[in-house]
Amino acid sequence: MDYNFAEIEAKWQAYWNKNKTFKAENKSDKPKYYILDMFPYPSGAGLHVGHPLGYIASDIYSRYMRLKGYNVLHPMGYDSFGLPAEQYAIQTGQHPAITTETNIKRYREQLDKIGFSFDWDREVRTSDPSYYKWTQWIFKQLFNSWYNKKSDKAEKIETLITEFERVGNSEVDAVCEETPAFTAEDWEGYDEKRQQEILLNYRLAYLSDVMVNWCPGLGTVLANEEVINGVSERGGYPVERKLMRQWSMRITAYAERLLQGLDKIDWSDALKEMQRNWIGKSRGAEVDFYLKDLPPTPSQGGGVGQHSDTSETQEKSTTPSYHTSSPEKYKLLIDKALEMRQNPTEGEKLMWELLRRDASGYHFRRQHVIDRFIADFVCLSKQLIIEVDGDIHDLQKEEDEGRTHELIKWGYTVLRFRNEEVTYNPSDVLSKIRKALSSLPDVKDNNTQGTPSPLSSGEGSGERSIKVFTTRPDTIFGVTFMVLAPEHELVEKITTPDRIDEVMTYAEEAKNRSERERMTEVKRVSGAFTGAYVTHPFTGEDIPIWVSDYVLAGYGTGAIMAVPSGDQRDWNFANHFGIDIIPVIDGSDIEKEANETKEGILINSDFLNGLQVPDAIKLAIEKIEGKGIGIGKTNYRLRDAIFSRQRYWGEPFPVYYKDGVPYMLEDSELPVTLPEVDKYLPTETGEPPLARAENWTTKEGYQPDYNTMPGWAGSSWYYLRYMDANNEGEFVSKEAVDYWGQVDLYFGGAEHATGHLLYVRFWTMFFKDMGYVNFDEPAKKLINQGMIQGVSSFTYRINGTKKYVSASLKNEFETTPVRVDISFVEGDELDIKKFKNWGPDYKDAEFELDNGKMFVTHEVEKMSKSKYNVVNPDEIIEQYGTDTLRMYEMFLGPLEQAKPWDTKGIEGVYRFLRKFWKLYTSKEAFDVSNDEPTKAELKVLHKTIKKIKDDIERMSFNTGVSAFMICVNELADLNCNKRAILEPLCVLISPFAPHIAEELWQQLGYTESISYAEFPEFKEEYLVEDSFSYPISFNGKTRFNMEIPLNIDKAEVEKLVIEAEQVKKYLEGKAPKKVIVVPNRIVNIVV
RNA sequence: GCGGGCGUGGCGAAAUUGGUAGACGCGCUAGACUUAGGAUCUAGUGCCGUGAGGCGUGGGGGUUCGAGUCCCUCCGCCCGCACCA
Repeated sequence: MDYNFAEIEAKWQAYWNKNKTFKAENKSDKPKYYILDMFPYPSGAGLHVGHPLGYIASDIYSRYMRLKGYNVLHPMGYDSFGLPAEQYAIQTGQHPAITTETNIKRYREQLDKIGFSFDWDREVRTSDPSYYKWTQWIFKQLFNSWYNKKSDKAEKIETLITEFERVGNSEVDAVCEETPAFTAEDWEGYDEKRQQEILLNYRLAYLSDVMVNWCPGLGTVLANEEVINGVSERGGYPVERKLMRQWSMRITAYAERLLQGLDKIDWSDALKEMQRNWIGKSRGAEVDFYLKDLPPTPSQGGGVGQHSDTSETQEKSTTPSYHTSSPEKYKLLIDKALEMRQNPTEGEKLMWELLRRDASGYHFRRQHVIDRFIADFVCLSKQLIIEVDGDIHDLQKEEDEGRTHELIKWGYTVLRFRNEEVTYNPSDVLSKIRKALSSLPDVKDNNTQGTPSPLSSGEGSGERSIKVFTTRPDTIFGVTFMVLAPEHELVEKITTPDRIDEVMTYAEEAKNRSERERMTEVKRVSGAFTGAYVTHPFTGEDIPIWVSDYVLAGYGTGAIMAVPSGDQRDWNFANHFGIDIIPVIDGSDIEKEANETKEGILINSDFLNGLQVPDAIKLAIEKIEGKGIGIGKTNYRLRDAIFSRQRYWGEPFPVYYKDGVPYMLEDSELPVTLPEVDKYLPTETGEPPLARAENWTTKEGYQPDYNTMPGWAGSSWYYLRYMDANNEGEFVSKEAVDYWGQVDLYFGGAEHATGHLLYVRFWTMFFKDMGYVNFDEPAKKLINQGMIQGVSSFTYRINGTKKYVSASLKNEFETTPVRVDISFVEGDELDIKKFKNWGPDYKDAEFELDNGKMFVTHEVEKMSKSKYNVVNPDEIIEQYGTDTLRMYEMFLGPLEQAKPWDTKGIEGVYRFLRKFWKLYTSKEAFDVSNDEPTKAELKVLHKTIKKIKDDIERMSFNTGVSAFMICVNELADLNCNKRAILEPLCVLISPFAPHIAEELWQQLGYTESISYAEFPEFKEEYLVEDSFSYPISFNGKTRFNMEIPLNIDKAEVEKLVIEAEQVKKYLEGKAPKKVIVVPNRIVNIVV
């Protein structure tokens, strides 16, 4: 009886479909297991043999887990919003929904042919309104949330509003944009618009003006990970920097949790490392370097209470703000302030009593944080600061003066009393305070009007200092210059008039140079001197300030303290421009290069001298903090994720604008469906395609958002939707998500390491904070299947002619390689006829053959239509059947490894399956005997059971297939056709080759699908032997084998071996030095 | 440059804990059956050598009775990040 795979496979695929064999229920007596594949984007090209690799592996595992008695959830769907359908729409005018529908249909047909055990009743499509309704709903939840650093989780925006109404934002510790300080009274006084603008600074989904990767070629903004080497990932168009008002996701709020969470999940080290790098945590310090030779500030002259007549821009930059966007720093200060509040000095205690009891009607705060200082007592409405100094302040006189100076600059009045004054002369102190209060103007109104918008608040450090971030504060004595990024806002302000032309020209050039150019010019050293200096905080030396493009505006503060002896880039710069290099680590040879190691003892570094680097870092931070010029800080490379795309084929935002401020629609108004447009291109005025829709709006009378969401929106939560795919009332029900929980096993490509796999973790953590799920990682275990590559073929054309030469002769001519479709190639030989028929360009081709043959060369590349190296699974299935395809893909090599597709080897697997079939059949019919199996047959079976179980569990499917081959070879040798062997074997192979297994199972007399049979139990007893063939080795070299009983001890084995004839031959009469016996393994004789 | 991974026959690869290197498959060689074979079956197949034997897991060194596996060092390839202070 022949193995008719075509008939068998069609039969069982129809059966599974009709009987919904793989339908999963949301409750069961069995334990649950959730196996997920990354869902595909349904492209027009269909599946190639590389796509199903991961699906086959996950399907084997799913089927295995069903046999092991689990309730398995194994769904599939489509990530069906995306660029290609839209690009196609631009070219042809066909609606992306139609293209997508067609492609999905084709995908489904191809998937069905491979025989996957998906529960198709749970299919999701991100582009379906019933799905993206909930993507929009999730966006709303993010909009209506903020990140509270105190509770270290996201909270509803209402809790923030309550806090604002209670005390303003001074005590709020949030991850947010820089926002000027306001009190509860201020908040109450703000109008709706102002309040909404402030809230926008805190929301997890927020609108702001950001520098984006603008891709004119695609007409849209791209995320960082969609930009590869300065060009777009899709299409390879150039990308430029542009300031645009965009939605962003505050993923940075989760930076630390995303980092820490990696330790809890079983993902590959390579992938975790990629995420760690992407998050890019670095510890160090943020330090202020004060500018030298500042012109005197007007406010200093008059002493008390004068406000400078500075212009609006200056006002902006001199307004002190609470650095709530530097949460660590702020938190540290707040903690310190709290501690000080709890441990007041005598004087402070008395002063607080005075101020609290005083009937002047002014509200004072104690130990209040202002910018980077903690003021003892502050009256905000009068901007009056009262400081009480103990004796220690005599030692810090200089520092106190610097601090007072700065506070005055910001418009504060500082009154300073000594401890004794307060203790012995309280009434005198009080009257001084009253006098000051009455002479000061009320600044409340000034405050609300003076700062135009909370969005435009400047850096708190104003013009007086330049803030830098460094991971090596210990090297501060090696600082010989400072560098600003060309985009740094202070460049223009600080540059001296004689240099302004040069510097601004340089900065403009650097800014306009594309990302790509900047990248390819990595090695080029360039820069310009501003003519300005900062003063070194410890040595007091003048430090020149330069501008250079090797400092990035987007990281840290956009400015660095340059330590040429400790940083190679600084060293290059210093050498190029002839700047001093001071070694600060003992033993550094700074002649040739910088010493970037974090080892050694500090020299030339005042109080740090003699310390090891780690200790020096600690002490340096302490000193910097003590001086009030900086603070220990952790920086992350991770940026907030831009969430707007200027495209048509994506989720519309559930948003409308009132007075320029975004508002969310009601849940009942969702989904906002995509409107029809005449063309899928931007409008003439450069607005996104949605702006073309006639009279389209999300809310009557208001402007909608014309952007759509990025591709990762829908894919960041689809794993939850599968749990409850048809729920119309919720994105997922609590019961469903509590039942299925985390994905137990997730299969997908490593190319999503810093995209999808980061975002899905981010959203999951957010859902956890909101209480929607009770886990904070989406997937416990992740397997990255390797890519199956294509083997491209090339022929060679003689330049300037239509003549092609055999690859063996290509060096004899001036030739250009030409890709040829691999279907024209058999082995190394080109089929000339097929090649000529390829198209008009090749019709008249001439050939220079080598011995009558036209050879080609091969190259392993990504499998892609454009490289003419695609192998379609349909063709393979047509020829060999899908059970062969499935097993062959697994047999190709380790799952996680990239490997080229090579169709040659498939014959071996096909032969194996036919051999397998033959075990169960005779020439004419199905033929299985009910005789008792022999010991040898049972041994083969149980050896295989053990091996297959182990191999599946450690995802070693290639060795699993080989174990089946060995098993079948051995059973064939034994002429075994016993039911007792073949029945369990059939179950064993069913995850790999389900169709043939189902057919044989039925022939064996079963009426139920094999999918829910029981995985055979391994019994050790069948493998037990009473002797073992020991390899006998001399000095580690194996010479021969010796059958030795297993029930004797080591000494007896040794005796048996030494006395053996063959051993004597090798000993040549000498006595062995030592004999090592490893039971059940080896005997080694040392001669 | 930094981080991760890898390097084993003609090819894809095995060797799970330091214990017989090359399982299994492709390819190749010879043979059988045969009108024929690109079907099937049998035998062989790491390299050198007629043989005994020797050599062999990128190179060099080390630890060990014993190393593909552990350590040091160098070389090569792949992937990711890339002026991240």
